[in-house]
Amino acid sequence: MSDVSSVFSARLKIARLRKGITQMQLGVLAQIDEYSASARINQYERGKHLPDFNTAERLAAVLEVPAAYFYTRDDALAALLLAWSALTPEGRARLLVLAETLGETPGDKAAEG
Amino acid sequence: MSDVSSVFSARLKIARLRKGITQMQLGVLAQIDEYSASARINQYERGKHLPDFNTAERLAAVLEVPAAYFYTRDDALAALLLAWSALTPEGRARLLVLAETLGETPGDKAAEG
DNA sequence: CTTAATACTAAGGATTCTTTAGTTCATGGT
DNA sequence: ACCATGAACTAAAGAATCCTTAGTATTAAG
Repeated sequence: MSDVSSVFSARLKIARLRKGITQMQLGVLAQIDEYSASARINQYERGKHLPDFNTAERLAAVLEVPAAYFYTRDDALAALLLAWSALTPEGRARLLVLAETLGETPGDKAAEG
Repeated sequence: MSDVSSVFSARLKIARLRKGITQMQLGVLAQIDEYSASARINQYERGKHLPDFNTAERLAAVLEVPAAYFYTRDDALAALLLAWSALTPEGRARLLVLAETLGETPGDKAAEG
């Protein structure tokens, strides 16, 4: 994971397996031509190639993760992105407020709670 | 912003201007050769080309945003990523717990607070 | 052992990016 | 107004990367 394109490949594989579909199924659902879907998804998961951003967004939509998840090296941030994608619009709004609140007066115990 | 590579370009420009540096300065700080730094950053900001992920990560480091920020179409999620990058490790840990808590029992008022 | 499904790969044509060598735009000085 | 400077921007060709094709492993079931 410390190397280059393995961030994308590792996240993609985790998300696909979580969804329980094959490489080919993922590719076809993401509107890749059926004759190249398998090869392309495999190349992405093996870190041989990276897709363009349009394709990444379609893969993300199929796998129900934010596209940004594929570009996140930090595991904690990746977990946050997965949590985000599971939230309702209301939950997202609340989380955003919380995030910005946590950032203010970072060490001021008196202002907390 | 609805179009293809304008997600990356718009986020990059916003982050650079927030930092108050020129296109050339950004490129040089991100270890791009000084003779091509200006042209490349301009091409990224105009949506003419996209950098590889290594370059994107160096740009993100200079601009103090998560690399994932450049790949986020949703403005609310982009704001969350900026807030995340401003948090301490402790703040990040707390936010992640909150995000996962918000996801459980989404509509159960009795279990809240 | 055969078959079928899935995963995986090499290689070349197709596409995209980087470099180079500039031009354009904006601002300030004289 | 004119010029100089810094910053933004661009075209084009060489360099790099990806997509398609065709096919080979691998695995599991019968």
